[in-house]
Amino acid sequence: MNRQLAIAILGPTASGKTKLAVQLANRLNGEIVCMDSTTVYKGLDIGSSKPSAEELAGAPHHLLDIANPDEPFSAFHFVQLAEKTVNEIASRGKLPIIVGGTYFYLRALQFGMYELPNIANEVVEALEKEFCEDDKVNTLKMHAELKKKDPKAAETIHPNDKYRLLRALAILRTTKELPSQLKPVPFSEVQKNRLWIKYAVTLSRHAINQAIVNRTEKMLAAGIVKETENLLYKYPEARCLNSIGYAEAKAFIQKKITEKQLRNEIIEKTRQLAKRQVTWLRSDPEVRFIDFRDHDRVCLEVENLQFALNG
RNA sequence: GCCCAGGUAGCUCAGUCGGUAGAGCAGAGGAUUGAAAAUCCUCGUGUCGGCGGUUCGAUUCCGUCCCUGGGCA
Repeated sequence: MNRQLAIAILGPTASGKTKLAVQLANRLNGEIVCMDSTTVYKGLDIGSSKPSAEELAGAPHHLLDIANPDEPFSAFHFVQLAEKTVNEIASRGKLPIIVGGTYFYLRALQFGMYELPNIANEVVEALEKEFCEDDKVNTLKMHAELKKKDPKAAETIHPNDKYRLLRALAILRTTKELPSQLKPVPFSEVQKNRLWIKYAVTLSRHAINQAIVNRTEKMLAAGIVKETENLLYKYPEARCLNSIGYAEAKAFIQKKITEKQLRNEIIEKTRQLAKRQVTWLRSDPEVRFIDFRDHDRVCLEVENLQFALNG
């Protein structure tokens, strides 16, 4: 059996993943697939820390700038596009290198997703309205309703977790399936059998924090406020503008926070993001942690594996 | 110099009618299957500004000193 090989370069934000991935792509005849929930959007350049022009020139990159800021985009969209892209790269005899910090997307890409019809946004909005009390969503009532219809699902979702309660109830209302019975389903045999090697770039917490400060300052100097202003003008309702950097720039534009707060809050939110990203990585026993200077070792490992796979 | 108001967790503050104290934020750990840079869970010992006094016992009452903010000179 000829299994397809893919490698993933993971790691928290600002850890130097992209730089490493470009080196690997050159050494291993690979192409890069970006796996990031914000760099998919056109126009979100400075705040999403897209790869630099130099990095883009260093190796082929895929799945950047593939959605408009006001278009809905999700793990599902990502997996469909990434699956196609990975197969194309492999069919050209090249190595797919998936690079990014959105681990949630990687899991969907590796194991597939629940088989569900598209759930209209209107259903979720109707639920929000239905359970609205005093300007807030009453999550306890949502949880009680879920408990009646799918007690097992209610056990796994915390009564305060508005987001997951909405999703579970929306599934119940549109499909009559029990959320607790859903299982991830691979899209294809190729996907199911693909061999993944997952690396995560690690840095000490101190080094990450330092990198985050540096990057935030670069973002501000590069004009994230101006970029946000332009995006808000064109897409005032775009949900992606609530992501880190843009949400704070928006608050600054609306004079809700000062310039100093803008800087500090971006740094703080990014630090918290990096922490959550590391939690994902630690929870996956298949992830191998590497130093950002380890590209020689990684190349050797992958080359050996390619040799073994191809006989 | 005088008069007020304060000095309690890394920060902002609550509180103890005298029995050594607790929220939010920060921070740490964790969850996570179609918005995920989202959403959520768990974790709180700190000379209660210093020194004295009263008291069985003071962070709490009294005195004094120091510091910060505001007002008057």
